[in-house]
Amino acid sequence: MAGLRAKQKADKTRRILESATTLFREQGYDSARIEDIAEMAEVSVGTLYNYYQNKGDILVATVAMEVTEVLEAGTRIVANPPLNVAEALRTLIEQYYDHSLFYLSKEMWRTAMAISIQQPETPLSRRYTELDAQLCAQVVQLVQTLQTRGVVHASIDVQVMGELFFNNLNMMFMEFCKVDAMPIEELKARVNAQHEPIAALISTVKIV
Amino acid sequence: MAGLRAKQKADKTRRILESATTLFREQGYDSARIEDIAEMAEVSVGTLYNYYQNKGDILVATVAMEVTEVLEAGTRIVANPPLNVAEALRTLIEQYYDHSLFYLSKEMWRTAMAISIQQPETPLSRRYTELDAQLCAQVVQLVQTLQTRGVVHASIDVQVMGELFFNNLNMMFMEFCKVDAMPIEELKARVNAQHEPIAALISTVKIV
DNA sequence: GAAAAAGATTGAACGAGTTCATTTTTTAAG
DNA sequence: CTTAAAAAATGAACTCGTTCAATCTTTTTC
Repeated sequence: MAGLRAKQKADKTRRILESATTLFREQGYDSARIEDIAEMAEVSVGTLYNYYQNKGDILVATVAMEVTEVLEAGTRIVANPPLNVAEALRTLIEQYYDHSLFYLSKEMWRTAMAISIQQPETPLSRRYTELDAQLCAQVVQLVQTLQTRGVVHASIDVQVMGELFFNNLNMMFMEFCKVDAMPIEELKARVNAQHEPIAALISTVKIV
Repeated sequence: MAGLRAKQKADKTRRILESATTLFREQGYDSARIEDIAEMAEVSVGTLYNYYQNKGDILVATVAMEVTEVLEAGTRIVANPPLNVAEALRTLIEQYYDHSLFYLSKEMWRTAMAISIQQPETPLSRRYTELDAQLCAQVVQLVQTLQTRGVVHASIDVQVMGELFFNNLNMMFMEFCKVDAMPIEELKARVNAQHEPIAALISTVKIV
């Protein structure tokens, strides 16, 4: 039976990820010890290290799941956005933000972002960066769609504009994660306040 | 002599910072061991920990120096900027970028940014965040000055616009630090390519 | 100037992530 | 079914950041 090993491997990969995510959420990333994660996943410490390069990689794997789901949901919004620049942006971005705390706590996000910055050459950090690029591409795509449908002025460089929006929403998300007390509604309000005037600038439909 | 202790303390603080910076640059942040830093600074490990809370704090102290100098140089530019939006932005931002690798390597920046994200409640991380806010305020101030001098359209919200530029230049700097191979000229070119069209949008002087 | 109090220094011990030589389990070959 | 080879699992040992009780130095008090 060639499938036995493969099945066991997949099972262990999943068990480790689930145990880690549970403990990260329960006690925080730093307090969750590798030994405990291994025990909960019913493997030895050494085995855990056969499946993930290091502690951070386990976390980044969870982030990758999160972002993948967000990207998928975003595709639907981009395919058929509200035909109003500010509203379209708001819809997509609020979807990102609302999903962001589904699997991950703010502390987990902070750690994941920190890892992806500090060790950008790790395979899973590369993956994080790549997912980030996909999110950015999605925002660009939204602006592109809005331009094609005639609600964004034709002279606008959609690539530049999309990157600007994305860098801004990403940076604001970082600030959000840094302040435990900030509610997600405040993040949304702040980002919206920044994007609305820009949206007005590039919109063909001028509000009187 | 009441000054003996104070003098010795100042001297040790400096020696530790210098030793650490040297070793961080030479061998990278992770490879530079606290024991080696202490030995180079001619203090014991325990003493080092009386002067800095942890390894990261030593690094953030260097960053604070760097940013303080950059802010000061920026003040002069903001006081008397080129009367052209794109050029003014370019001048200020290139000054930031050119100074950025004076004391710190890319790897040191990455670590510092990672720390300030991951442990935002540390005193020195707060300091980092505060310096960031000052940089942002400086960019806002530049846009404000340009508006006062009539080169930025009066309808523009300078706060929003400045934050947008800052978040963008900051994010782009992060990306720059993540890619060891990227030269600073490429960073400048990319950021300029993003800011130029926006500058044109908000400028009173339209280019034909 | 001696004794007491306050401040500073020290390095051995501790904890947690990571490694790797050894052992166990699974697969493939005859 | 037996045996050899490959793959996976194991946990004790190692590393390095960090702590803290004991010691030493400086300052203050009388």
